[in-house]
Amino acid sequence: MATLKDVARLACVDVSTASRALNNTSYVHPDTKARVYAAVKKLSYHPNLLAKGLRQGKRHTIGVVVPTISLSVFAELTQGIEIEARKLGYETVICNTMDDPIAEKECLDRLRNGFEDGLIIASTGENNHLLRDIRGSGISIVQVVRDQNKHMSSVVTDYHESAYKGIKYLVSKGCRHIGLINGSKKIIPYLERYNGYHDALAELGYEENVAKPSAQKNYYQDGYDGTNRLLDQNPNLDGIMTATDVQGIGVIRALKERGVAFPEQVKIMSLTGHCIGGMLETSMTSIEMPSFEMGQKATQILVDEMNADPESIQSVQHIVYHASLVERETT
Amino acid sequence: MATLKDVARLACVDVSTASRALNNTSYVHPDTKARVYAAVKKLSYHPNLLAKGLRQGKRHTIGVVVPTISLSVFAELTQGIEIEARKLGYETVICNTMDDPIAEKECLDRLRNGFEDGLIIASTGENNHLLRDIRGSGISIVQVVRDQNKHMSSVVTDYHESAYKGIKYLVSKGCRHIGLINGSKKIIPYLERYNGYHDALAELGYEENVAKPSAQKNYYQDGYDGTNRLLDQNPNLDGIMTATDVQGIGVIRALKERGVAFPEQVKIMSLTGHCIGGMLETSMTSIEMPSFEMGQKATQILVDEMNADPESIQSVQHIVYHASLVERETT
DNA sequence: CTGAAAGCGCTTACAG
DNA sequence: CTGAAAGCGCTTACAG
Repeated sequence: MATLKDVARLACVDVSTASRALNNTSYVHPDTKARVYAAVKKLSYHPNLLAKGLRQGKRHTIGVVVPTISLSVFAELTQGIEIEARKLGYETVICNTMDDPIAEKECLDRLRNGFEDGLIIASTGENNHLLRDIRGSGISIVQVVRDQNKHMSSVVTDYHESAYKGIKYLVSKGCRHIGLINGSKKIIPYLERYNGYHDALAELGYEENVAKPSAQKNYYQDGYDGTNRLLDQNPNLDGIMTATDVQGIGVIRALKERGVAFPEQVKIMSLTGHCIGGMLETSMTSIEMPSFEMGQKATQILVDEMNADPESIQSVQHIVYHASLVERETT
Repeated sequence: MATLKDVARLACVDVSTASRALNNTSYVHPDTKARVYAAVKKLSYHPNLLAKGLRQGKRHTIGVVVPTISLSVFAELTQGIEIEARKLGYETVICNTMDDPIAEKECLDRLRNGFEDGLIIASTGENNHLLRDIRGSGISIVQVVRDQNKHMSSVVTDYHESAYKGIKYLVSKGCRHIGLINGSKKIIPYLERYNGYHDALAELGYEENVAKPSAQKNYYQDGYDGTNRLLDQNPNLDGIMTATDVQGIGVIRALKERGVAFPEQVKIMSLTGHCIGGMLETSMTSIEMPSFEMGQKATQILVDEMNADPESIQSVQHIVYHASLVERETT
């Protein structure tokens, strides 16, 4: 690999001049510039981003910490981040935590030492202390999807509203006994979805039917098992609301196997949809959250924060998207 | 951020001694060591991986270049890579190319300059020259899913066999007019799937029904549009084989909308399945490829190559997995 | 307009 | 067993 030194030697200039020519950091005589460019081309020189990063105190990399990128809204989100980051000149380092706090801690330690300039995280909420530490050491952090910590910027959807509206919608379609398949209430979005569900039902005077969350971390199985449990408990169930669309896919499968007609006997809707809802054999009514866009937005906020004057007040931004109901065939 | 210098000062030793104490790179007196560790703890020192990387000429990072991580076999694959990489002490940098050669080139340039130690790529095959360049500059490369270039190691599945077996299977189920929904033949796996399809049909003396590949890069739409085109051309169609499972999902939807019963009138199978096939309302028969495992394997091979003596012959490994047929409800 | 020098934070021969 | 020095490849005040 050719270095800047090689380029400088070939162009008969000092490395500092070569550096200036390449970075347009101060005026360089056109002839000199031309010689430098020629040398770069001849040697097919590529600057060493590590050295650059070390010298400049930043490495143009952002770390992304998500539970999983497989079959979930986090895939689109991550893609939005990566594409926006590349546009802004950053690389994206990815970590999957599977929502395991230990794995999350590992990821965070590694990212911190790797000198990422910033972090985008959908956290478990169990490592808030570590996150605060990392932020204190000068690394910007933006939370996505989950705002587990009010002191850090976040890009989320209004989950309470989603669930509340979801119930109102299902009721308008005639449902009276609506089950909820959700996730761990330690994670804010699930908690808020439950609250929205609770508030809407309380207002209407209907009873709650909440599936006991399963221990495993498999959305599909959650939906499948949850449906069976809910129907065993309450055979009058006429609606099921799930937190994620893959849980909804599990519901569909369970209902089919039990011979329960949908949407005729039981209506189904999901509170976080991505594109898959519209592709199903029986397409699923969902409250869609703009995951790709949220990824882009989080990246922009992060980059802004990273470039902000460190002396200025650390301003924290909380962006809340409103998800939109997409009616399809399951309701 | 505390630096090694700060640690050394606090422990009253030279930075070189501090470095040796932390890296166990030569004997250090236990008392000294203890002082160094105490200082590390007190300052909550974290080594700067950038500086370390610059000095040692490697940065413990591998780059991953895939078309998309959303709704495809590449999500599981990438997850396999990331988890294995972390285990082996590497970070994972991700790039999505959307199978656009320009975007791919951008990613590769960036990864090269970023001094990644190695690359795992599912390439378009349009940047082979650049890849050779990168490899020449000392960065190890392993191809996954697609072996576009015989001179570089690869981890793939036997796609010809998959398609060939798929046809034999569909025929055993009574199909005589089998359509194929595939992708661009510039990409080896699609080409080989076509060849397997072709060879099996030729052997049996049946005619081919290949859907004209659509221009857009949307598996679902491919499957949906392809099905409509195939059925318009040949109303006798009684089987459809797709390259990917999301294409198969599009087929299901199109058949449902046309009122064609499956599997009764038309049987469906996909040649690359991941977990979603088993979760569908009508679960899909698929030839499953071990994507997660393939990601892990590719990472292991890459790390081996990176650690190999650079003087030794560059040995190239080609790993071929055999996909396994999983019978479900669409056949 | 360009060169010489210092330094980012670390590691590693070289002495002793 | 430990220190002093050089250097990884770059950038950036400081001169001139």
